Amino acid sequence: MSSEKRTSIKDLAAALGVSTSLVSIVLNGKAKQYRISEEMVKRVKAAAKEMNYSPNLVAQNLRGGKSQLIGVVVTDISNPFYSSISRIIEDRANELDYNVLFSSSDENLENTERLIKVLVNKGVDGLIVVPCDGSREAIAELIDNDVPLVLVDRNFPDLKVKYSCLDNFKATKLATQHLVDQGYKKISVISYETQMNHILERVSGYTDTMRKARLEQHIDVSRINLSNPRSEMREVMERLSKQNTEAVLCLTNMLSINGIYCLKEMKKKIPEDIAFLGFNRSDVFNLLDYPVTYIKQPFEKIANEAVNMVVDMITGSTYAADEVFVAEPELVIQSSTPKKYVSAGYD
Amino acid sequence: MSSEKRTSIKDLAAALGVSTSLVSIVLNGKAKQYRISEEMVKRVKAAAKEMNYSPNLVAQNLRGGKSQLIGVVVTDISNPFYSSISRIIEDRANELDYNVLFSSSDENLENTERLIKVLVNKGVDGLIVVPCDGSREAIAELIDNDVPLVLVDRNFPDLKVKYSCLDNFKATKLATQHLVDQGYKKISVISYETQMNHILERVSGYTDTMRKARLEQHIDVSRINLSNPRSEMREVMERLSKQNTEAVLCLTNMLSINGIYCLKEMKKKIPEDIAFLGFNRSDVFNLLDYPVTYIKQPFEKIANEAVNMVVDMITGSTYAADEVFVAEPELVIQSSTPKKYVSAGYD
DNA sequence: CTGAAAGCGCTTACAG
DNA sequence: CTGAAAGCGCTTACAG
Repeated sequence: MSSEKRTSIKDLAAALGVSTSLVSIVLNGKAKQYRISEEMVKRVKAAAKEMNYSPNLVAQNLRGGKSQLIGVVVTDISNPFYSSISRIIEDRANELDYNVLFSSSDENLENTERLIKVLVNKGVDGLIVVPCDGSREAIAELIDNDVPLVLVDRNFPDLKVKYSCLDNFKATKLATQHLVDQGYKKISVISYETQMNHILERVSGYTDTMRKARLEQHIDVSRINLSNPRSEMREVMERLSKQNTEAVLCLTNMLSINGIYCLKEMKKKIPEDIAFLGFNRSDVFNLLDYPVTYIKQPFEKIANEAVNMVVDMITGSTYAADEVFVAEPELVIQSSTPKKYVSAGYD
Repeated sequence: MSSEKRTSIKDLAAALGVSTSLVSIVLNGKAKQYRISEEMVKRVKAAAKEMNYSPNLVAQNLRGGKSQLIGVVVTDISNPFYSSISRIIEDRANELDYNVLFSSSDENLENTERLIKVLVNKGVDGLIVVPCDGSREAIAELIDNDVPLVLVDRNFPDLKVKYSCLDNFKATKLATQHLVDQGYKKISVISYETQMNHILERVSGYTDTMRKARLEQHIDVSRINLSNPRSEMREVMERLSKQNTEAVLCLTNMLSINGIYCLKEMKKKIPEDIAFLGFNRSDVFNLLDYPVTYIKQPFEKIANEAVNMVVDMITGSTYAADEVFVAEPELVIQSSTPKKYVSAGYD
């Protein structure tokens, strides 16, 4: 780290003319337990301060088998939703005396597997993972190996694993019901290609609500391939426009932003031409001429609980309220989903 | 990490009936150098694969004195600019076989000092830091201790330290000149309270250009306190409005977004009521009715070079092109800064 | 009250 | 070609 090497416990012991054990014991606050004299404690601490000693965590880790490191795999740290989550994870982990190793999988299986492997080899004490499509086996293996693990944002319902997620079904149920209540019938959803449960549940929340509203004939879900979101989004929006969709619900923040981009390109006005409902807060939603109605998830709570859970698994503490955390969605109603004027007698 | 402990090099050696040294040598690809038999190499590798061996990096680190970890201190990982930077740092570090420990200082000195200390104790091989106001001493100490260090986004010109930053003077010079060329005279700047060089240089780029354009009488710099940006921004905007400012230049992305929020609240139209020039790309800029002209910084290059530099310092490699990197700004001209109509004969 | 010794998992001179 | 030994910095039984 520096040219003159850091002072070690050995250096302190030598300087004081005592054994390294003594120094270690004192510095770990176990002086009383070992009945070390007050004076000795003072001398050791003074020397430590004077020689600017700080413990080598790598050695402590090797010895203790703990690294005080939590590995985090999100899909993309530069995605606002995940960077917000990451910030909360960082803060909560710091509070509990952990540091965080972040990495981005780009929603890709191989990356996810590689990153998990690296993090485990790095000696992280536990893992917080946003699992991607196809990562079920990788996650199952971690569980088999008893690696402390918490899934965030998504989970595998058939795996016995801790997770901290939104109530996704309820989220889109709220959103769809709001659109129905506002008088919209032709309500379409824009999703992306994935088998992950969070999206499947969001889709269910929509279809279920549509059926209950006797609007099953208008159920319409488009699935975008993430490799080329903008152009696929454009195609979808063109189609929705042709079929006179009245309201569109986007299932992620990224899809929402892309959707707004395309509508702007197409010179379609929100909400005159089409009502719009987005996912997760964004400055964009609030700064448009028609502030966008969106589903808000309490990501602070989700992230906090994820850290609590993983630390509980590592240390046996009980910071988390429960084995799993399912957060309540909230609908922030703004101007992009106004009451629809329905002319009497016509559809 | 797991209930049945991980297989170590010792387990492999025992299973194969050879020494641990042999196993270590083979696994590190030094078989040729030590002239180990082909067959032995195969046996060792097969066993390693079969027993699912992966090296304990903590032990390797202790032994080698390297952690393959780079510590990063940004002001806030959830700020889009820094999360973008962080993502590039992550990717480049991974390419060079490093992992990254991110942390957020919130522009606060004590946090910065604490985080740096923790990261150094964690045994990071090097540091990439966005320094905050007042952190000069902390940075100087790192340099004194020969900690491999690169500053990003800002630097201390009087310190002999590597850095990777934007050409801030040029950035605001470009921006101000553009506004002048478009016919604006009453051009105000919104900055925030700091002594950091990047902001001072941005201010200089503005004042310098104003002077050269003989507009010194219109030089006007407002400095917002970050503890309460929204309400202070509102006050500033009210004042600019009263004094009939024609164009406003915001010196960071956060200030730009806040500025747009306030103008919207005040029902002031861009660019009819006031022309607007922002800093760093944002979806918000592109999705407004009048897409916003902004200063674009090549953050990919800045982040890449920062990693190259710090790895060079750690390993003596030569990935970086130079000792310091000063990136070229680019002005993305959109609709928020149109040519101003100047009636002949009048000011 | 305090020290000598072992050991965490690894790598690297040093022998043979 | 291969093994025994030392040591990275630390902590913790074990002696005394």
